[in-house]
Amino acid sequence: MPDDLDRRQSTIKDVAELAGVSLSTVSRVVAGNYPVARSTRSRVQRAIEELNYVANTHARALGGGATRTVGFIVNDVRGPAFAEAVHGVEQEAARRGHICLVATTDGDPARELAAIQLMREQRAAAVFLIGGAYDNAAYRTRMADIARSLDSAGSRLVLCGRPPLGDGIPATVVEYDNEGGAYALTSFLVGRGHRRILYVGGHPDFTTTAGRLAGFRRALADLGHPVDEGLFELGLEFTRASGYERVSARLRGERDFTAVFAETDVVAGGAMAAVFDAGLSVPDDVSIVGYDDIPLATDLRPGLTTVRVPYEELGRTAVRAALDRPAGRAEQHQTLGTHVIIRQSAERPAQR
Amino acid sequence: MPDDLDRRQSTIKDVAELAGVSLSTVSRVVAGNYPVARSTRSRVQRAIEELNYVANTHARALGGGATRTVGFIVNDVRGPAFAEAVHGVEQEAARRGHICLVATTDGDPARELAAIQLMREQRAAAVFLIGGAYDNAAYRTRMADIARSLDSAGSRLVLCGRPPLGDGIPATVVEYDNEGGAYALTSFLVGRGHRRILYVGGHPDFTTTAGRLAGFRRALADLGHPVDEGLFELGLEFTRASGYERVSARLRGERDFTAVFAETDVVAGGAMAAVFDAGLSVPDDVSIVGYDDIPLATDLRPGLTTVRVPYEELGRTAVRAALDRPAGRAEQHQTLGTHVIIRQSAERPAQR
DNA sequence: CTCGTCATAGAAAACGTTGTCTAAACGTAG
DNA sequence: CTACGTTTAGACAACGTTTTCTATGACGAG
Repeated sequence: MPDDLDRRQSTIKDVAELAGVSLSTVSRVVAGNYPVARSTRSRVQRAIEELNYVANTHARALGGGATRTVGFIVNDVRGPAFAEAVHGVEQEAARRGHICLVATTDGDPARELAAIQLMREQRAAAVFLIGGAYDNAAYRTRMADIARSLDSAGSRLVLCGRPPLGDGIPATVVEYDNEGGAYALTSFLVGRGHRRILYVGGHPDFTTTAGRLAGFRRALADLGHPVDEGLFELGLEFTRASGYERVSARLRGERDFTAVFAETDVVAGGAMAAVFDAGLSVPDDVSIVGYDDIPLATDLRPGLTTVRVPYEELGRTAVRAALDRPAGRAEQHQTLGTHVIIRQSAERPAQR
Repeated sequence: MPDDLDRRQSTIKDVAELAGVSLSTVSRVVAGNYPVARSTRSRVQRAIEELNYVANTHARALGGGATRTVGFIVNDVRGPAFAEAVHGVEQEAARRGHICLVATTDGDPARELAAIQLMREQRAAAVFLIGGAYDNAAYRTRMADIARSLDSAGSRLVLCGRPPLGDGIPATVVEYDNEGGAYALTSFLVGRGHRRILYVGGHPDFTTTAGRLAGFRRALADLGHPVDEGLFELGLEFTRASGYERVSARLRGERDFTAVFAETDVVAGGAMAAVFDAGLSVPDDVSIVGYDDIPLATDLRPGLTTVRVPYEELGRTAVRAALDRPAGRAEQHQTLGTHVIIRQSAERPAQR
C-alpha cells in the first residue's frame, strides 16, 4: 500500500496497477494513437482521474526528442514595447501547443549567454532574442557560435527586432523597418517646417539606435538640409528620466531647436515633461515626436506623433517563421513595415 | 566517426568516448561534487568544449526529482502592473538558479486550468498565479483541488495579489492591501472636500475590485458620508477605452460628482481624457485618482494621484515565501502595505 | 476443423542523466 | 611484507515515458 504522505506525483505505473493493465496500455490511452478496447480505456481513464495523473514531460522529452518548449530572452519584461512582442510570441507559441521559457538579461551579454545555455539544456525548440543589441565584432562571433550550436542540436536561433548576422549563419531574423520609420517621421517634421531638430537617443552601436539614426540623417540629406552635429544627444538609457534630463539641460541654454526627435516614446514622455517644466508649450514652442507607438503615446497630452511598430506581429511572425520553417533553408529574413502616426505633439514651429 | 550532419545534441556518452573515460567521470566533472584527478578533469573539459556539450535537463530531472523550474500564469503580460510582478518573480527566481515558464490566460478559467496542467507536467517547483480572479464557489473548489494536487506532487500553488482560499488549503498567498489603499485614497479625497465621488471599476466579484470597493465604502462610512448608489460605474474591463466611455457618458448628463475614483491608473487615463474632451479641467472641475502607480501616472498631466502598489516586491516576496518555505507549514499568508502617492490630479473642488 | 487476419494487450528496449556500489591502484603504518 | 586506508574510476540500476516487437484470443473463410 503506497504511503499517501510521501510527496510524489503518481506515475504511469501507478495508473497501470490501479487499472490492472500494462504500462503500454496506459500510454496508449493517454496518447490516443493506438486502438484500445472501450472498456479498457474507460477503466484506465478512471484510474487517471482517481490518481490525478499527469504525464512527466521530462520522461517524454527523453524518449521522443522534440520538445514543445520555446525560450525567449528579453532585456526587461517591463518595457511596454517588449511586452507586446513577448505577448505575440507567447500567443502564437501557445496556439501551437508550445510553452514558453522566459529569461531577462538587463542587457548584460554574460547573462544573455547564460540564459541561452539554460535553454539549450532545456532542449528548447527555438530561442528568441527580442530587442536590439550592441553590435560589434565580439557580438557577431558570439551570435554566430550560438546560432550554429542551436542549429546543430536541431533548435533555432531567432533574432527579433535586430538585424541579421550575415550570410551562412543559420538563424531566423524578423525585424522591422527602423530606418524607414525614422525617415518618414523626419520627413514629416521637415514638411512641417522644422529645420533644427534635436535628436535624443541611445548609443550609436545599439542596433535600434543605428537604424533610427540612419533614417533621420538620410531624410535630412535627401531633403537638402544640413545636419548639425551639435544637435545630437546620444548614449541615453531609454528611460523617461534620461529624456527629461537631456532635454532640460538643452533648454537651460539657448534654445537652438524647434523640434525633438526622441528615439522612443518613453524618452519622448520625459522630453515633453522637460519642455513643460521649462514653461514652454508643446507643440507651439517645441514639437516632439517619439517612436514605438506604445499606449503612453495616446495618453500624453498633446497626443504623441510617433512611428507605429508592429511589436506583437513581430513576435507572432517570428514564431511562425521559426516553427514552420522548411527543412532546407538555413537563413531566413523578413522585415515588417512601420508607419507614422500623426497626433498633436508636432506642428509648424512658431515664427520667431 | 559520427555524422556531423545529423541533428542532435552531443551527450555525456559522446564526451566520455572522446575523453576516453566513463560516463560517471564526465558526470562528476560537470557536477563537481566528487574528486576527479586534475589531468582527467582537464581532458574531459576539453572534450566538453570541443563537442559543445550541455547537459540534458530532462534526463537530469528524471533521475533527481527536484526541478529548478517555476511557472507563472498571468492574464496578460502587457499590463504594466502585472509586468512589474512578473519581473519580480523572474528576478528572484533567477537569483535562485530557477528558470521561469510563462503562460497567459486572458482571464479565461479554462486556459488557466490548462496552463496549470502544463506546469504540472513540467514538474515546476511552484506555480504562481498573478493578479485578481473572479471569486465564486466554482473558483474556490477548483483552486483547492489544484492546491492539493500540486502539494501532493511536492510542488506549490502561490497566489499573488489575490486573497487566500481558506483554512487547510496548502497554498502560499502574498497579497497587498487593496482595501487599505482605497480607504486612504478615499479619505484623502474627502479631506480635500469631495462629497460626491464617482467610482469607476470592475465587476464586484473580481477580487481586486471587491477589495478596493470595500475600502472606498468603508472610508465614506467612517467619515460619516452617505454612499450614493447611483455613483458607481462597475463591470468595466480595465482599459483606457472603458474609462473614457463611462466617464464621457456621465459627463453628457448633469455633472453630479466632483471627483472620479478610477480603479486602475489605466482607467484613470481614459477618465482624464474624457474630462478634457468635455472641455473641463482636471483638477479644477473634476478631480481624478487612480490605483497602482504605474509609470503612466507620472506621465499624465496633471500627474495622477494614486495608490502605490509594490508589484515587483510582491513577485519577489512570493518567490521567497514559496521556495524557502519551511517544510511543516501548509498555509502561508502575508499582506504587503500600500500608500497614497499625491500628485496634482486631485485638489479641492471649485465652489459652485 | 484449420489457418490466416484482426483487434487488442503485454514485454522490453531505448532515451541521457545521477548516484550507489564496487574495484583497482597506490601509499603508508605496523 | 602485509594489511589497510585513500584516491580515483568504472559498472549498473534507477528515473518515467514511448515505441517497437511479439503474443494472445476471437473470428471468418476455406
